[in-house]
Amino acid sequence: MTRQKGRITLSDIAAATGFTVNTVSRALKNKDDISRETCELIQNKAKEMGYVRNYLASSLRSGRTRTLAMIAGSMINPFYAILADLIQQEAARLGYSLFILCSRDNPDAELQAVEMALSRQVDGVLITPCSFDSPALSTLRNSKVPFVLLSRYQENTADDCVYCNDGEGGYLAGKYLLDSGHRKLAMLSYRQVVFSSKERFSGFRRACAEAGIPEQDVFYACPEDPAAVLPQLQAWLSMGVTGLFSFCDVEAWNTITLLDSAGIRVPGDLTVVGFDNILGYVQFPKPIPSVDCHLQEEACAAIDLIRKRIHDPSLPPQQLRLPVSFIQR
Amino acid sequence: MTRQKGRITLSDIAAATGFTVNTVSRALKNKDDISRETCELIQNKAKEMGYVRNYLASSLRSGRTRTLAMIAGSMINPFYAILADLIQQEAARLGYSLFILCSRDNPDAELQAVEMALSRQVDGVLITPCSFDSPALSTLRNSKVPFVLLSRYQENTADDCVYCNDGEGGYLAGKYLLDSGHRKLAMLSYRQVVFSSKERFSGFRRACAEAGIPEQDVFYACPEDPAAVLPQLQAWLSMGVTGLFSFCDVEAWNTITLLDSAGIRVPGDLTVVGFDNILGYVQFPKPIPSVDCHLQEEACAAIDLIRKRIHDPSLPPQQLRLPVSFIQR
DNA sequence: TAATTTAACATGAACGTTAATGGAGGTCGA
DNA sequence: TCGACCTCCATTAACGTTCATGTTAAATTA
Repeated sequence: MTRQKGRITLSDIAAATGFTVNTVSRALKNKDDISRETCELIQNKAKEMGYVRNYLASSLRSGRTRTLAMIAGSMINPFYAILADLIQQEAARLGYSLFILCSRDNPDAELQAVEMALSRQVDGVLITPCSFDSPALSTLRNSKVPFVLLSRYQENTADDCVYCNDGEGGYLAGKYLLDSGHRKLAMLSYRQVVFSSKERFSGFRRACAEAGIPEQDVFYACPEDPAAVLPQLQAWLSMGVTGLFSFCDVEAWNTITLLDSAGIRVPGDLTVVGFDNILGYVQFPKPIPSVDCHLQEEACAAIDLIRKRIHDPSLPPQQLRLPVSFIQR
Repeated sequence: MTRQKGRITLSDIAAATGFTVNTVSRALKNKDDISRETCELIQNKAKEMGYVRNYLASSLRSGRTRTLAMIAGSMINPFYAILADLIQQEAARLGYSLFILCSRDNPDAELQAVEMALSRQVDGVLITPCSFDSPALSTLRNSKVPFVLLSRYQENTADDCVYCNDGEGGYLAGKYLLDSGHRKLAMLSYRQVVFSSKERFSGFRRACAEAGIPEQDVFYACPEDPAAVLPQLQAWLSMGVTGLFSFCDVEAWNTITLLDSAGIRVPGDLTVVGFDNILGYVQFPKPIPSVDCHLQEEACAAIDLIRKRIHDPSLPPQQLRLPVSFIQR
């Protein structure tokens, strides 16, 4: 445990150039109040000596760490992985570092993640909470550290959030299936992501209603037990369902795997539409049409919002609903 | 930009309990030299007041940040996403925070990532370098900050690394195809990941040789141009190749997509074997056999190694080759 | 009983940076 | 010619911890 490894500090540069530590600091930050030539001299010397700023000291003094945390379910879910990647890129572009933490949908782990983020003095947190009454969220609220909900939305709260237009997405998915001639449709959602799921189905049903499909020909299921999925699908098929709207692409994959194993062909026997369009990022042997929720835009919007919130805590709560589009495949 | 948001500090607890800051610090760290009752009193008070340690100050003084950085290609590649997830979990379990940075296989971005990590005073870096002569690596070496190469291996260097037994993996893949009756085989690698690719093919060829397959019936290609892949596959097929070893699962997906679009069935017309076995983590509608490189073990080994290196810089270079196994599907 | 140890805490400084303020010298206008 | 102003840099203190070292009183030992 060699302390500090003899790293170059401001005072080393100060000694080498004859200026004070403060002047060196200001020169390296390109502040005014420093003459052009002094500034260049110091910057050159710093580069020559291989100086790298110690962010710990800098942040301790300035009170800003230029660090964010993203807390999501798991990177193993491609949706979060892609989002994390995009957020990390955008953060880095703006000079922010990012802690990526996974809760694995476990409230305890989520709370731990929040506490970790807080002890690291992050400037802000981007979180996809397990649930809206998770202890992590209340800890976050109490901490007064700015945070933004990612892809999650709850009515009647003062939390900032960035999410996509789920209703419109469901509508587009429904419209696509209807335009393709399907007349008995169903939506399947594995996990109960209450609001998103509801909204997507409500848009889906609206499309069906507009097309004159009777309500009893539009199905919805959200089975608790994964083992109940295949029987449900088979039941729908036997009732004449030909178009399926999957809550998200990842679940669509699972569903297609299931169907495949049961000898049901996609899209031959059943047309499957997804959501998120992560197929735009990850290759997939069986491309399916999907609602594109523009993750790149969501990432940028989230970073933009958290920065605004950091700079102005008095900003009124922002609930950013981003547009979606439909990708035919 | 409200400074410090009135967070509780050691001195607040000191004032509340009547002890000094130092005593509070020691009590919260469960050090000896503090009486049992004082320790409890202080810890209770701290919890009551909602104290969270300021890691910036702590690290600045102690010289250890308990922070690591992982620098990989991109989270969009499920292989890295899974590895990152596992590493993050293991790091968190041991009280370490993790910066996850993506180079997108761009040397400039990689260098930036390294510089970011260094300026954040990370205790160690886990990196999958773009190449072995990337500026990022030399910066890292000069910095004297411990680092471990992840899934990358180079002969004749003093760098620590953790990687899987590529040769054995290739051998197992070959053996599987041979045992399944295939007699003309090929290996396909999209990107030129020099060492791994070579090793895997060398093991692959060894299996073929042992089975008495003539050398001219074992093919290898690593096309620069993605557009050249399908023609290559078709050429092989026309030459009677029936078994394909893909450099990794992700590439196998791409390959299968290509084959599918060309009307070539897997495994009907061509049996495809992958590597990494990320299908153990991510669902996939068309399961393929794969070499399991035990990512969980690799993650733990990497964290273990970097910790050892941090605590003992004089440790001789460690090159950890982990065993692989084969998953039939 | 005096010397020595020990338990339990206090004191002061330091980590490397930045904010706030101060001050010397020069310029400029009236 | 005198103050006003500006340019450029220095001085001082602070961020919240932890390290190294003191200090005091009680306990132990010779």
